[in-house]
Amino acid sequence: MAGIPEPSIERLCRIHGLCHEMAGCGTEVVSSRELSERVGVTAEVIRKDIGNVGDVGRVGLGYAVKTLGERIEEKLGLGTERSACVVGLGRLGGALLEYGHFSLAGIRIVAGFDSSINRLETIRTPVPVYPAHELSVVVRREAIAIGLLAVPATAAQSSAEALAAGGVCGILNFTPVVVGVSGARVVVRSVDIVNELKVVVALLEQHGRQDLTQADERSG
Amino acid sequence: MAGIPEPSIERLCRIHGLCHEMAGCGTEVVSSRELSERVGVTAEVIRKDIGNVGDVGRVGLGYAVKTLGERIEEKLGLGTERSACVVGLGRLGGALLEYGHFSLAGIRIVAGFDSSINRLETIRTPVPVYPAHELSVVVRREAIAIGLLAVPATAAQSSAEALAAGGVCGILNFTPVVVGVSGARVVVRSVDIVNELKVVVALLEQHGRQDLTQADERSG
DNA sequence: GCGTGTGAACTGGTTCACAGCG
DNA sequence: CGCTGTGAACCAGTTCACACGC
Repeated sequence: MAGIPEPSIERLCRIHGLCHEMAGCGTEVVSSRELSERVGVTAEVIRKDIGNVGDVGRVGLGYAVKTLGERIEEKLGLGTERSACVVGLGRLGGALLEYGHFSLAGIRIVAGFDSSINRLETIRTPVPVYPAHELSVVVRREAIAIGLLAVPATAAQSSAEALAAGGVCGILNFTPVVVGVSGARVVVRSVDIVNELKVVVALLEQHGRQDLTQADERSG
Repeated sequence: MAGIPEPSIERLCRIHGLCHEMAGCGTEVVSSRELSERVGVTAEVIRKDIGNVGDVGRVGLGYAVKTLGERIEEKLGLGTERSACVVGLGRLGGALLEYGHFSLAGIRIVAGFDSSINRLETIRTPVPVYPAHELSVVVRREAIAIGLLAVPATAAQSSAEALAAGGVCGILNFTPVVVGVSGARVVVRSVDIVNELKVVVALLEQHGRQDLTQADERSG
């Protein structure tokens, strides 16, 4: 009953964001068809997804945006505010540190870490930054729940372990390395930007080869 | 024969990266088992994936790292150098502009765009930057193949269309909006960082509920 | 015997078809 | 008659089991 499939969770998170946006625009009701267009899947999938978080829909009318958003928030735990930190303050890490949109996920960045003292001194940010060797201690002290890993590949595994040692329960891994935290129960999810770019190129090649004769027409 | 499933393409791109790294370390041969550990899937999947790009393996010995890398590169089109641009030079876009790792995907960032003249003047980067209204023109002139979309959500769709009008064949979309380029044959792939963070939180909640009694032990 | 290659069974997520309410 | 809810059919991708070559 509590086992929502992962693809469904991904879409529900998107729907959650759309609800937030729609509520801001004053929209009160939304249909599965409209959601389907904005998420990029079929309406049936949307209905199944929403079914996973409990009955919200009014048959014949659609979904109450506010209720739907709250229901997803509650079921997926997106309501409770959590603290997070950024490990590795290079180009990407620095950007993440002040990204500003994480509050939409209920996340507040409360600390940054880097192994270079030089970088810690030159960086200009309102977020407190610490040397890498204090990672575990600060994570535990500040009750940080989630770590954003943006270190070089060589430091990925050790940083992940330090995060786990500090007691984080989730890691969003921006390194190209598959990090494994043996023992501790930590959710790890990876975003490999370079790889995504490669995939775009590969799909290009792929589609270019077979779609030269036949385009996939999909009018919405 | 040319239709490699997308999950397989994603993994092949990762394997491609690993080959590059291993070659740098002097490793000449690798087994499907070792690759499986570093990609995070089973060995059978790895073998199927590699099978998709043609016969490379020496039975009983493993795969020649160099040959494997080249074969993937060739089949997936990762060898040919391509130009790309970054649209939107906020925190994230600015970081992408100088990320430095895109060469691993055969990509060179040759231009940046932003609608704010102020930002264009204050940004310090060796990459040439242009006002947003010149997007299509510059993209065509510089033969830019891929666009990295890092604009605010409100500008996502119009920017994507401008990219398509300029003739890009691929878009890596960092906005939370599903952008559709009707008509043109453009590959769009999305990386929604805020959503990924939400998913981590949701999986946390999910796992926390059901795994409190039973951990998933998976020793490697 | 270890490691690749591959056809057959399986799984779970999506698509289809339709029942039911406003 | 439009829209949600849902059980049945479908299908892609993974897992399993095993044949073959070093």
